[in-house]
Amino acid sequence: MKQAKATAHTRLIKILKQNSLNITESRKKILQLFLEQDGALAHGDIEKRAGEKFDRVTVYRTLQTFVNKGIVHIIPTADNAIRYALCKDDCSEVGHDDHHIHFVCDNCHTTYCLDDIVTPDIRLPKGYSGRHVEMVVEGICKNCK
Amino acid sequence: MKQAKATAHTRLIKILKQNSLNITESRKKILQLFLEQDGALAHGDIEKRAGEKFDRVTVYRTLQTFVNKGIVHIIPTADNAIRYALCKDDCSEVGHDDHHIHFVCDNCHTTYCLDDIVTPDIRLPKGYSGRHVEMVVEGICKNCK
DNA sequence: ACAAAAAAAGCAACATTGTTGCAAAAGAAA
DNA sequence: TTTCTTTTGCAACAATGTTGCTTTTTTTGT
Ligand SMILES: [Mn+2]
Ligand SMILES: [Mn+2]
Ligand SMILES: [Zn+2]
Ligand SMILES: [Zn+2]
Repeated sequence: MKQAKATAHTRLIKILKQNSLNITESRKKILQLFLEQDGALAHGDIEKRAGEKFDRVTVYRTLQTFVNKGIVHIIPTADNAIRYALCKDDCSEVGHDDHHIHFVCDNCHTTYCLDDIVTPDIRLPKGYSGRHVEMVVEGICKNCK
Repeated sequence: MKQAKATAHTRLIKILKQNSLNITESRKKILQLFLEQDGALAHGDIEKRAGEKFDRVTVYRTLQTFVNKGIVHIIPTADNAIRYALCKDDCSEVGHDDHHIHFVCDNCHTTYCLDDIVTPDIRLPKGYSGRHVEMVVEGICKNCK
């Protein structure tokens, strides 16, 4: 128990250090939320679950920092409620390199990173050049079927 | 000149009638914005371009009505600025049926419906079932290359 | 372990965006 | 034109996001 906790804590520190981020309470807490979470988190979720302890502004700034560092990525949705999820690909300060697709459940609204499913290549019309592809599938998830 | 204007006006009326919507000034004006526009419109754009004449709330409600009727569809983006574009597929009150992909220019931020490019089929993990696929490509558009 | 320097957090004030209820106005129907 | 129905505008509010500045925390160097 104490060992597991120590290990989890070490992991947080390691990730923050790797990204040249100072170790602070809010960064540890918010990063922990992502690590212990299966799906993605909306800003509101994070604010509710970490925000009792931290200022709203701190949550905004921490998420922004994490996105800039390539620790989390943004999942665009049609409901004006951006979700964030841990990056599992080769993302860094230089740029994101997430190529997986996302799944949003119509029923429970859980948002999943389907890390094993790669965004397909698209042939664009003449004159357009693509840099990044975002793909979100809506439907019923494994827990709601 | 007068003829062209009359024709455009007729077209507006026709679309609204087809969707069993009453003909009102705000619906005509906002629908017109979409018809004379190449790319998609963010809510803010519409508010700026129609909002001097109409209340903000009316713009929200009109867009909501258009989405419900299948006249326009929502394009999800990562910047908390939902864009709307005319539906060109078989959308109706019953449901949307848009299968094309979207393109957002990194430079000019114009959002295009690439109506001819169909969203690819995706093989989902066991237990997941897809209903709809959203695909947005980011890059440089034909006007900015 | 301590002091100095740097970075982050908290706070307050503000801006933008989105929602709701209700009265007034506009549109459709007769 | 009159009546009925729908839509709009308005006001008030809620939620979300941003900025400047002060205080606190964290790091660094001794
Ligand atoms: Mn993801
Ligand atoms: Mn489209
Ligand atoms: Zn589900
Ligand atoms: Zn462009």
